[in-house]
Amino acid sequence: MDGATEDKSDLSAKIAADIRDSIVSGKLIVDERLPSEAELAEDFGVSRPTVREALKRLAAQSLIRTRRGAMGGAFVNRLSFEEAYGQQITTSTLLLSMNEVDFETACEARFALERACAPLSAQRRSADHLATMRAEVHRQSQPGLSDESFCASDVAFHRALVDGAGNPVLSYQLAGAVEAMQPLMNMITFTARSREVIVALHAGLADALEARDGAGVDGRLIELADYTVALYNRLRQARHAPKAAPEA
Amino acid sequence: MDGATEDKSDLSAKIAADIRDSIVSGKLIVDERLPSEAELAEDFGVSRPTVREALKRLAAQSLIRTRRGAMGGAFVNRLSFEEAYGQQITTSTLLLSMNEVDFETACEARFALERACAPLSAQRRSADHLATMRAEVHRQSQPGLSDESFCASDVAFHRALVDGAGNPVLSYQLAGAVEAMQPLMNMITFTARSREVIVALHAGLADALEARDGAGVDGRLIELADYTVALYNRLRQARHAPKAAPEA
DNA sequence: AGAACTTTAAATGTCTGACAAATGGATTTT
DNA sequence: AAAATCCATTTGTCAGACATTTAAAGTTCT
Repeated sequence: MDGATEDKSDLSAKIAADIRDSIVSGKLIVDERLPSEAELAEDFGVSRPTVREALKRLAAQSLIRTRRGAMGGAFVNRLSFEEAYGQQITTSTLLLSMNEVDFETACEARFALERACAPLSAQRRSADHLATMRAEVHRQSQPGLSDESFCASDVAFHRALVDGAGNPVLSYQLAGAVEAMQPLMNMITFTARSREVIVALHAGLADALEARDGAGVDGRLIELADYTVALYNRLRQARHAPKAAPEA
Repeated sequence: MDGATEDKSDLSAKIAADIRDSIVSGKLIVDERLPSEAELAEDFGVSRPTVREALKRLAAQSLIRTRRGAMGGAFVNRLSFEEAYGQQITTSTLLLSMNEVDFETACEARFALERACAPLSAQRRSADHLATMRAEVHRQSQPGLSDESFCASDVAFHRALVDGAGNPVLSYQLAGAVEAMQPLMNMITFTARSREVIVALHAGLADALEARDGAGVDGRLIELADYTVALYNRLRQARHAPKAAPEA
C-alpha cells in the first residue's frame, strides 16, 4: 500500500503492513484492542521501539488510536469521514503542487466531479444547504473581502452544493478535489469585475438549485469552469508577457 | 489534519505535524534533505526515538523517504500518483467497510463519478484504452472464471475507461471509488445469467467509446448502475428471507 | 453497607546509550 | 591511474530504565 512491503530491512514498515492487512481484511475489527506493545514486540520478535514505530505509522493513517493507562493500548479506529477528509485534502493538495499538474487539468477534474453531484444535489438539497450557499454568495459580494477569504467562501459554497447531494461518499471524494484547488485558486488575483462575474454565477447556481433545475445547475457549472480557466489564462499571459500587453 | 495537533502529550505527533506543515506550505521543497535525526532531536528538544516516531508517521503518508548511510537521511518525497492511489484505495475501502455505507450510496457515488469521466473518455480514449477494455470483456466472457477474477477484471475494465479521459487527477480520484467498491462487489455471487448481462453492457460501453459516442457511454453506465443495484437487492432479499422460499 | 480515598498494576510516552549496517567519500596501495 | 581499504555519517535496531496516565482493586471512615 505505502511501499511498506519492501524486502529490505525496515521492520517497522513490515510490521505496520502486517497489521494493516489484518485491519483491511477484517481479521481485526473496529474497536478491537491490539496486544500491548510488549506483547507485539514478543510476537514479531523485535524490540518495543520498533513496534512503536510501526504503530505510529498506522496512527498516521488513522487506522488505530491509542490510550494510555490500565486498560489502555492500541485500538482499531473506526475511520470517520471527517478524518478521511483531512487526509484526502492533504494528499490531493500535495499531488497537485508537487506534480506540476496544470491548472486546466485540475480544473477539469474538479468541475467534472462537481457536475456529477449537481443533478443529485438539485434533487435532494435541503433548505439548509441552500441557506448556506446564499450566505456565502452574500459574503462574496462584500467589497472589503480579502482574496483568501473570497476563496475560502468559494470553497464553502461549493461544499454546500456537493453536500446537498446527500451522499457522504461523494462529499468525501469531492472534498479532496475542491479543497486541493484552493492553493491554485489563491494564485488568482480577483479583480472587482471577476468577482462580480463569479458571484453572479454562484447566485445563478443557487437559483437553479432552489428551482431543483438540474440542467440549469449543470449549465452554470460549465460556465463557471470556462470562466475560471479563462481567468487563469488571462493572468498567465499577463505574467509571461507583462510588457506586451499594457498598451493594448 | 490527522488529529495530530492535540494539546496533550504525544510529542511525535506534534513534531510530525510541524514538519508536515513545512512540506505542505512549501517551506520544505521536494527532494530537500531534512536535518539528521540527531539534529532534529536537538532542534525540537526531544530524544531520537521520538523524532523517529514522527518521521515514521510522515513516511506512512509518503511525505518523506529515507536512505541510510553517508549523505543519507530523510528527504521530502515527490508524492506520485501511484503512491497516492494506494493510500486512496486503502482509505476508501476502510471508509466503506467501517461505516455501514449502504450499497446504493456507494454505488451511486461510484457511477456518478464514472459518468463524470465518460464524455471526456469518449472524446480522448486511445486505441490502447479500447484494446484493454476489449481484452477484459473477453476475459469476463470466459466460463471458468472465478468470482474474484471476474470482479478484478471488472475493475480493470472500468479503470481503463476512466484512464481514457487522460486526466490523472480524475484517474486518481476514481481509483478510490472504483477499487473501494470491489469488496462490496465480491459479495455478489454472479450467476451465469448476470455475468452475461454485465458483459453485454461492457461490450456496449466499449462500442460507444469506440464510436466516441459520449451519450451512448452515459446511457450504458446508467443501465449498468441500475442493474448492479438490482442485482444486489435481489441477493439481499434472498438472504434475508431464505426460509420463505424453500417450502413454498 | 456505602461512599470517599488510597494503593497498585498495566500500559503508553519518553529518554539514554549502545551497536549494527549501509553508504559515499577520502586515503592508501598496487 | 585504478583498485582496494578505511572512515565518518546516518539510519535501523536493541536493551533497559523512568515518567505519566488510567482504571480497577483495596482500604478507611462514616
